[in-house]
Amino acid sequence: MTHFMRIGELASKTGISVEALRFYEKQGLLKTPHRSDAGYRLYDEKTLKQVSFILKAKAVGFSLKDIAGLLALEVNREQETCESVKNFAQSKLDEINAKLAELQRMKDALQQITDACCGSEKSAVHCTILTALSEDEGEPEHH
Amino acid sequence: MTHFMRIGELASKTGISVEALRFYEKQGLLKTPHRSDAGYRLYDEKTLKQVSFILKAKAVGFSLKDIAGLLALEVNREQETCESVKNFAQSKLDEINAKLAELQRMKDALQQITDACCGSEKSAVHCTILTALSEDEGEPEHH
DNA sequence: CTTGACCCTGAACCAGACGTCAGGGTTTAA
DNA sequence: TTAAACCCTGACGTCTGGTTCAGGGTCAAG
Repeated sequence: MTHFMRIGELASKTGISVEALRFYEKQGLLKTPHRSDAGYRLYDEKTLKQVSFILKAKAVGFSLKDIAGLLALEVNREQETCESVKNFAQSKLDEINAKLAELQRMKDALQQITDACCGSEKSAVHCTILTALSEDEGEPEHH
Repeated sequence: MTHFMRIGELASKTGISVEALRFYEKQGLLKTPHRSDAGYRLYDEKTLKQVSFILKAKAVGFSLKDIAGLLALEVNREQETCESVKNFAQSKLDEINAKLAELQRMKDALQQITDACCGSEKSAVHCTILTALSEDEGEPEHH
């Protein structure tokens, strides 16, 4: 028993604006939904998950175009080979891994200098964080 | 012995455009550099590291405004307390950790469905990747 | 002493990712 | 049956992060 909702409900359930949803549709991220007699968009539960996928992908730095690429695979399933789909997914995976590595490096660097900072209420003239940032952007091993 | 370089050299060494460098300066990401008699910008080695910090921060999803915030701490060092600097850094660290976790979830999900895909040269009608994306956006545990 | 590579400023322009507004139907609760 | 709350389309506005352009100096080599 599938429950259909209008765009406002989808918007409030996903925490995204109605305008953004219509925009995603225009960009090909959401396929054109069913319409009520009055012309209102009607969405099913699946769309909820698709939207949350889009949001997650966005949150980790993929562009709408990237996401459209991933989702587009679904559309022309019959034209695609399993191989090409897998290759595409793998290249996205490579991108994710690159971002992960970069983030991890930043984290380590920022963590190190944060740990080394005294955190006192005194003036930050000699603050190790600032020193590290301005001199070494995050690898405070010497001097 | 500090070697001063002009904007073109800084650009080629950092792999960023001259225009972008001037733009960063306008946005307060790079402090106004020394000028030659002719009015040319002159940068020292430290700037090289600052730029690479900016690039790394950008690469992991921080906006120019975020980065300006971090770098701005450097400017009014004497007005800032070590405590506030550390707090700011910690909140950035929290953001990084959140991104890291989200990326890791995406990676795991994508990795799982990619591993499960046969990768054959046949039509992708029954491709597990596409099925997973359209139904469950990446967690293929049931049915 | 001029040509080519480099630098300057300011303004205009651009893509991505939406938000807003005008003008107009629809649904529903009172 | 009417007001509030919702929905539609299409056009235009906005912020970010730059790039391009116009008009013009500077400097080293030939």
